[in-house]
Amino acid sequence: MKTPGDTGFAFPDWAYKPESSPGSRQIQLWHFILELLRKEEYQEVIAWQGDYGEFVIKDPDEVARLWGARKCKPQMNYDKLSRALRYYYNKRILHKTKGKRFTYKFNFNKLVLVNYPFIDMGSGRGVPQSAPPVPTGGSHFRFPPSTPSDVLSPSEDLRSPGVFSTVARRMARGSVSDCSDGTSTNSELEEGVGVEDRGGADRAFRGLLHPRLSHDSLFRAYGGPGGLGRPPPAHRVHADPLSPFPVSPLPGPGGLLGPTLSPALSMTPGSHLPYTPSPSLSPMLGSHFSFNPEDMKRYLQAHHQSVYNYHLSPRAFFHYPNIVVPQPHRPSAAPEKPPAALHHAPLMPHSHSLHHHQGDEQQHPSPFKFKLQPPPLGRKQRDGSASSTGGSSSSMGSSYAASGLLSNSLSCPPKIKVEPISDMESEEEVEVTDISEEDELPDDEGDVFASPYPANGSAPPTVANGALGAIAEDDLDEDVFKTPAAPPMGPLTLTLLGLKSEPPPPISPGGTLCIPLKQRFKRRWSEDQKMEADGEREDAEDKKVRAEKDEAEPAAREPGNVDGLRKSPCLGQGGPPAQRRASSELQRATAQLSLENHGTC
DNA sequence: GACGGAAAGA
DNA sequence: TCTTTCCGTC
Repeated sequence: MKTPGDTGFAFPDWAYKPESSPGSRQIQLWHFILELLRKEEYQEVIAWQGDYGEFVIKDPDEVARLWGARKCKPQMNYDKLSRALRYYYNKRILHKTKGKRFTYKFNFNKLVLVNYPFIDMGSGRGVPQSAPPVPTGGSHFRFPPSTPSDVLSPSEDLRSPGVFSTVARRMARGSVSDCSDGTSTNSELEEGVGVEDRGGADRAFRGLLHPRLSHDSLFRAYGGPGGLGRPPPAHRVHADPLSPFPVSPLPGPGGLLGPTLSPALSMTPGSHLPYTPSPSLSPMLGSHFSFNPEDMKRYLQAHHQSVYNYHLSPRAFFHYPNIVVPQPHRPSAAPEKPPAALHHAPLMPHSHSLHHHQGDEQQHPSPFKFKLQPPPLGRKQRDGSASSTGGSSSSMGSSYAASGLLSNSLSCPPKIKVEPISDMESEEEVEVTDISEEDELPDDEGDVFASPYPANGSAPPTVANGALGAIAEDDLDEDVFKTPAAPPMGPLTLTLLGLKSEPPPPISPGGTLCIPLKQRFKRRWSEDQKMEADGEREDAEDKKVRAEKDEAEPAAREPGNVDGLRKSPCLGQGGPPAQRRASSELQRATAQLSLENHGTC
């Protein structure tokens, strides 16, 4: 795989800036968490786990200690730290992964989209080098050249996360203790950086690229919740358990986006599969908000895809209607993608995790198996609280300064008002149900693995309602999205957001237009199954007959005769199995398209 | 362990 | 505004 420096970026600068959180002048806990997460040396303390921003605090005491050191709060402990983390629940920055101790999950959609809403992803030219000014007057927002070779001024280079070689080392630094003396100290983090420096870029980019990416681990297709449920770690051959992004928006099997997706995500499509680096801290030492526009664009595009699969805030897109979801890359557009990969290429970002226990599902072009993981229900919404046992809590040990990437930034990141989320509109209330095969999707933690057509409590599971339900989670403005939507497949996903109009939904095969989605899917599935079964059976029979025939008339078999005809591309359905199969495939594809274009009843 | 209210500090 | 601290509850 490529080295971190080849592509990708750290988590957006703003993620590390105190300014990113109005009112805060100090590093915020989630910043700190991200900071630790990107440090390889803290793998044993805290690490990405599961998918899409999920991380586990392996050593609560230590994390608390580090946090306490960072904040000069010697009395800090996990109990207090966790309280702080819990405050993020309402802010949707974080949510708890139920059933897993010390496991939380970042809602990067909230963190990213809300901060990059102004990007015109529809622009073929990418993000303008000079980004629109952000609401916050004093912020210095700009898009640096796409590549290091584009030359950044020395000062810029120091600030730009887009320059990897520099960033790799730099990002690991920037630890300024918030302690009263205001001095920068060599914290453990700082020390860790040194190690990273010595260890090379790969290590230094632990945060940029998932640490485990260094050993061929892969992220599940970012936008591909593509049904990428959460594979057990043991199956995560390619899915980086550390990655907050379950699936990669990268090209590759089913890949939809370009190689480098994001400044926030280091995308390093490997020779084998696409990678989705974990979002991590960018070497934000200054106040500049810089990143590669192309990367950002791709990232957001990918993120857009995730709307269907995760708690994204579609509202953000409505604020910026120009956002356009890219068409799946063609071979020519994605040279890095092995032609073979296209074969499976679903329109949605696809999982690379071929060994995933849900591999079959992932390979299936069907977009119906997405995992939607609504944040944990608030206490009020919860029927009951799940209690767990064990765990630890402790008081701080010795205090020492921990490093921090965030320091004195002057700029403010673009901000979009995050409207209060009522109990009812909350993504938490969106119970997403996998209408396809729930039983196939283990839910080891209460997360919901679902298709993009959740059984919205307030609406029947029609394509529109279902899809909307899926994206209605989070702080979505429901009204805006109450438009007919097509299944989240590639370009059609835009429909869900109402960003792109689609022609009237064609009548699906079998006239199932107004049949509940679930039913239609089942019907289609049955048809497909039947079709395949018939095809195989006929094929087998055909072979058998042929064999018998060959035995009986060995001399009659002349080149160009039977086989010649068999290979004829002009044969219709009545042709040989190969043709029938092709026809079947064609029909299936047609059905697929039909479904895709289905808005609603 | 996890949650969240409350009060207080920065 | 964001914790920090404390605490009762599940």
